[in-house]
Amino acid sequence: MGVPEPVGELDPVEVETSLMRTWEEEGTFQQSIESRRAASTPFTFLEGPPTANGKPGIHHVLSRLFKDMVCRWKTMEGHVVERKGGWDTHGLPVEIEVQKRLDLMSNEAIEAYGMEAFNQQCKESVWTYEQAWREMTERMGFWVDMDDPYVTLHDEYIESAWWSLKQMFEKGMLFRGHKVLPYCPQTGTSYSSHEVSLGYKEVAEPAVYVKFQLVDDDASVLAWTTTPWTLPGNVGLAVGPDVTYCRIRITEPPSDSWEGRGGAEVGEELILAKDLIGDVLRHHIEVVDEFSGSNLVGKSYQPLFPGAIDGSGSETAWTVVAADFVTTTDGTGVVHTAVMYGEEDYNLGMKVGFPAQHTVGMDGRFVSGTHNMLDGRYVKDCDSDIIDILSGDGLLYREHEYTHDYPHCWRTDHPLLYYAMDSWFVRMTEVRDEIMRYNSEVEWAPEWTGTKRMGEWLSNIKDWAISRERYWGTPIPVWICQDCGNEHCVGSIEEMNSMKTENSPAPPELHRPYVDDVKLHCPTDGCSGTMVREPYVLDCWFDSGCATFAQWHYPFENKEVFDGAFPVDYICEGVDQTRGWFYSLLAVSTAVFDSICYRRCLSLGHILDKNGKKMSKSKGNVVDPWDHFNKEGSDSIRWYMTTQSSPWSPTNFDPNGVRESYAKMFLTLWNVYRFHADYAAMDRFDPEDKSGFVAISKRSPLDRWVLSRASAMAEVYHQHFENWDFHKAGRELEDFVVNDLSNWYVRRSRRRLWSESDSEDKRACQHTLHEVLILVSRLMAPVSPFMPDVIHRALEGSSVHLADWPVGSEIVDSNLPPRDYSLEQQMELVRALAESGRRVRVENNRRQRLPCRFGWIVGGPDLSDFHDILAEELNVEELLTENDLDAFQRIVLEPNRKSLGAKCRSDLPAVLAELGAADPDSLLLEIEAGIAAIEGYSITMDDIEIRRTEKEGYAAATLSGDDFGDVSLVLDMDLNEELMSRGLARDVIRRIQSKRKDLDLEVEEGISLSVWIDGAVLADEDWTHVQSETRASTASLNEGDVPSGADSFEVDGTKVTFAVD
RNA sequence: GGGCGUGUAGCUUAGUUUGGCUGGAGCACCCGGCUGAUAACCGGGAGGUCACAGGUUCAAAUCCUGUCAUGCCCA
Repeated sequence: MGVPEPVGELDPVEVETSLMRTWEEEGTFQQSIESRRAASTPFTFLEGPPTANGKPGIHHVLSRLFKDMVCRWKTMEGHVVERKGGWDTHGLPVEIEVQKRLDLMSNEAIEAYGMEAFNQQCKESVWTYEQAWREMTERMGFWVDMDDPYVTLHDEYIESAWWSLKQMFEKGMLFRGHKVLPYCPQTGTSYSSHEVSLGYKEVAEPAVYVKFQLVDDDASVLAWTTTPWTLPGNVGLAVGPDVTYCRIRITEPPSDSWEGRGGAEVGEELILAKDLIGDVLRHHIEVVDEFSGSNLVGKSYQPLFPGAIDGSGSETAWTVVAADFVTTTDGTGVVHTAVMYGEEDYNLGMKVGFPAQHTVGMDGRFVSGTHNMLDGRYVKDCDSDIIDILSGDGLLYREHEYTHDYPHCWRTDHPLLYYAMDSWFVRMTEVRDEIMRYNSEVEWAPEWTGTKRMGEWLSNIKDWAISRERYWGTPIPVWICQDCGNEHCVGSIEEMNSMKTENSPAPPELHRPYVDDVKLHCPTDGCSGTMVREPYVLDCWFDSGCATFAQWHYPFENKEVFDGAFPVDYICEGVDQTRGWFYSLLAVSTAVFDSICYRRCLSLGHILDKNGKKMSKSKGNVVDPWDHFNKEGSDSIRWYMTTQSSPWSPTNFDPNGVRESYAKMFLTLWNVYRFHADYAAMDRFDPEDKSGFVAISKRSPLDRWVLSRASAMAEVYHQHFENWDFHKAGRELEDFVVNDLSNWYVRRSRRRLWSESDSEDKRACQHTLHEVLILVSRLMAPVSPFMPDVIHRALEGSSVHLADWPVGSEIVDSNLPPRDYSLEQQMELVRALAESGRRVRVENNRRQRLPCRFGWIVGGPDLSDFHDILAEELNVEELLTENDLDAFQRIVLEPNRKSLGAKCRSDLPAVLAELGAADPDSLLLEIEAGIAAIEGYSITMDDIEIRRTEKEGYAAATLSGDDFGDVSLVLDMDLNEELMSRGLARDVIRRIQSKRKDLDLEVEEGISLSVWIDGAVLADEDWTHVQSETRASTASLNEGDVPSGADSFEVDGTKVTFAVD
C-alpha cells in the first residue's frame, strides 16, 4: 500500500453504498470465510429464520446487528463462520394474511375456494417482502448467505422434519390426545393466544349456582359456572383439600326480592366453602357441620343430565375430587368440571380418570343424546333452556348476570368456546430432566433468560401439542390404518413412496392437499387395510426447531457438514423467543439427539419507541430503518444500537440518538482519518517505506502515549466483548476516539504536520496515526462495518473484514502497541493541569489568548516531557517547576468573630482593624509563642483562622490525585506591553484565519494582508509572526486609509481593522 | 391472574452483582472561553422525591416486602 489519497467531506450514504458495491464485486463476504479455511476452526452460527410476509422494521435491524457483530468478530479471531440464511414460511399468520386478502373467513370458505389454490396463495404470500428483507439486510451490512438459504417449505426441509418426528415416534414420544383451545365453530378454527387477544370483549352472561345431589346423602354440593352450556358435560366436582366447607340448612323462605329462577326448600341442606356462604346464599340458614375439603373427596353425586355421557369404565365419574387450583375468591369453592371444555378441567380429568367425551360437536351444537331439548342446537342459544331444565328438576339454586371479558372470534364476532381438540403431542414431560440439564449447559446472555425465564418454564414443562388443524404447513407424517387402527409415522419421502398404494398419486410436493391423497398399505402382519394420513399440519415452531439439521437436509445429505456444525456455537434472537424458537430448538434436539443444540444464546431486549411504548402500525410510532439508512447511514444506526444500552435491556429508540452517534463517533473518526490522509497525501507519506519508518521507541512521548492508550482501550474493549457487554465496549472505544485521539492527540499534533519539510517527528506522527487508525478500524469493524473498512482499505490496502483481531485469539496473534503506564499517568495529569489552567484564567479574568510570562508546577511527578505541550495549552511563555507553594502564597489571619466578640465586646471593631493591618507572619509567631496582644487583649489560636492565599500577581489551583498526590498550578498574572502585544497578535491571527476559512482559501494559499491597529502597539516580531501564521505574502500595518469593506473587532479596548485579499 | 425484565436530570444513560465520600456522563439549555477543529472543543452553571410506600442498617439508587407504570411470555 502506498500513499493515501486525500479525503473529502463525509457523505455517509455515498461512502456506504459504494463500499457495498465493492463488497459485491470482490466477494468480500465469501473471502472472509474462505481465507480462514486453513485454520479449520469453525464457529457455527444459526440464523433464526424470519418470515418474509411482513415488512422488516427497525427491531429486525437490532437482532440482525447482533448476529452480524458476533460473526464478524469471530471471523477476525480466525474462525470459519458460515452464515446460511433462512426463511420461516409456514404457519397461521401466513394463512390469516391470505384469508384476509381473499375474504375467506372460515374453513368452509377455504375449502370451497380449494385447498390447493389456497396453499398456492400462501406459498406466494410468504415471499411478499422478500425483496424488502434482502435490501434491508444488505443495506445494514448483515453478511448472510441469502442466495442459498434454508426454507421451511422446501421438500428437503420438510423431509428432515419428518425424519425427526419419526425418531420421536419410535421412542414412543408421539401420542394422540386432546388439547383445549379457544375454538370458533363458525369458522371451524382454533385460535392462538395472539388471535384470542385480538377479540376480547366485555359481555354480560348468565351464571348459575347448581345443586349436585349427593348419592347416599340428603345434601347437595353447590357449584357455580359462567358457562351453562358446559353443564351437560359435567363429570366431576373439584374441591380444595385444605379449604373449609360447611354443610348448611335452609331455615326460612327467602324474602320477596328473589330474582330469577331457582330456589331452595326450608330444611334443604347444601354444601359450599365457608368463606363464600355470605356471597352465595340468599336464605337464612344454620350451619350444620364444618369440615375440610378432603372429607368430601370420593363422594358420588347424581349426573345433571343422565345419559349425556357414558360413565362406564370410569371409577371417578360424577364424584368429588381434590384439586389444588380451587380457590375461594369466587363461586362456591367447588369447581364444576366438564373435561372437554376447559384446560384445567381437561388436565384434572386426565389425572383422575374422568370420562373424556364430547357433548358438543365441532359445529358448536350439542351432540345427539345429550338432552331432547338440546340435541343439535348451538350451545350459546341454549343457556336459558338449560337453566329451565335445571330449575324444573329442582337443581338450580340461583341465577344471576355476570359481566366479564370473554374472547370472541375476531372474524365472526362469536364467542369462542374452550374446546378439547384432537391433537398430537410430543411427550416432553418424559425428558424434563434432560432438557433442564441441557438448558443449564447453555451459556445464556443475559443469564436470567436461561436460569429464570427458560428454567422456570422447563420445570413446569408440558407435553408439546404439535398438530394444527390447518392447511398451510408441514403435513404431519402419521398415517392410520382404517382397518386395524395401526399408527405409522413416515420418516422420508422414500419410505412414503415404498408404502404407497398403487392408485395413490405421487405428490408433487410435500404439502396438503397432495399428501392427503397418499394412502399407504398397512404394514401390520395380516392386515391388508389402507392407511390414511392424519389431516393435520405441524406447529410451525416444530419446523424452526428443526433448523440445525433440516437446513442441511440431514440425514439425507450433508452428513459431514452437520456433524461439524452441531451443536451450533451461537444463536441470537429477541427475548420473546425464549418459549418460542429457543425452546423448540432445545426440545427437538433433546428429543432427537439427546443433546444441547446451541452453546451460546444471546437474547435481546425489544426496541420501543422513544416514549417506551411498543411500536405498532396503529400507533404510528414505527421507525422505518431507511429513514436512517438514507441519512446518517448504517454505521451510525448500528453504533447507536450497540452503545445505547445493554443488548438485553429494552431500548427506547430515539432517532436523535442516531444523529448523535453520527455527529460524535463517525464524523470525528472521519476527520481524524481525513487529517491523516490529507497531510499524508501532501507529504507523499508512505507507511511501507522502510527508510522513513520511525521506531516507536524513537517517537515523541505524545505518540507513545496515544499508542499506549489505544492498546489499553483495545484490551478493555475485547474483555467487554467476551462478557457480552458490547455496549460498554463501544462506549470505551468512542471515548478513546473522541477524547484521546481527536481532542487531544490530533489537536496537539496538528502543528507537527503543518511543517512542510520532511522530519522524523512528522513521520513519527504519521506512522502513529496510521497505526492507531488501523487498530481502531479493526476493533470497530464488527459493530459498524462500513467506515472502518473504507479507512482500512485506504491505509492498508485490504478489507478490514479480512484482517485479524488486534487483541489476538487462540488462532491469531495479538498485535497491540506497547503499553507505558507511567506515560499514561503523566498525560492524565497534564490534561488535568491544562483544564485547571483554563479554570484559573476564568476565575481571574485572564482571557486565554493573552499569554502569561510564567507558569509553575508545584509537586507531582516529572512532567518535563510534556512541558512544551502544557506551556502551549496554558499559554505561558515559560513553564517552570517549584518545590513548594511558599513562594506564591501568603497566610491570611481571619478573625474568629465569635471568640473575639466574647472577649473584646465593644472594642471589637478596633481589634479587627488592627488585626487586619498587622503583618500576619509576625503576628502568627507571637500567637504561637503565646505573647500576642491587640488593644490589651491577648490573642490565642482560638481567636483566628489561618488561611493560605496566592500572593498578589499569582493565581493557582491544586489537583489531588491518588497516583501523584497534590499538584498545584500557578500562573504569573503580571501584565506588560510585551505580553499585551503578543496577545493582540494572537487575536489578529485568529480573526484572519477565520476570514481565510470564510473565503474558502486553500491552506497553502498566500494572501495580501492589511491591518490597522488603534490604541495599542504591535511589536515588530509579533507582526512578523502574524504574517507568517496567516501566510501573508504581502502585508501592511497601519498604512493608508481603511477600505470600506474591511473587517474589524475590538479587544481590551483596542480597535483592530483588517483586510484580506 | 402467573412468571421474567425495565423504571435514575427535559431526553439517552453510568452506578445496583459486593450497601460507604457531594449519584457520574452525553444531548438539549444558560454564561464564558477557545478554534485553519468537525454537526466541533474547553471551563462554569442550572436541572434529581434515584417510580412510589414501608422495612433492614451507623449508613440504601444499591438489600428485603408491597404498590404503581411499562414491556415480553404464559393463562
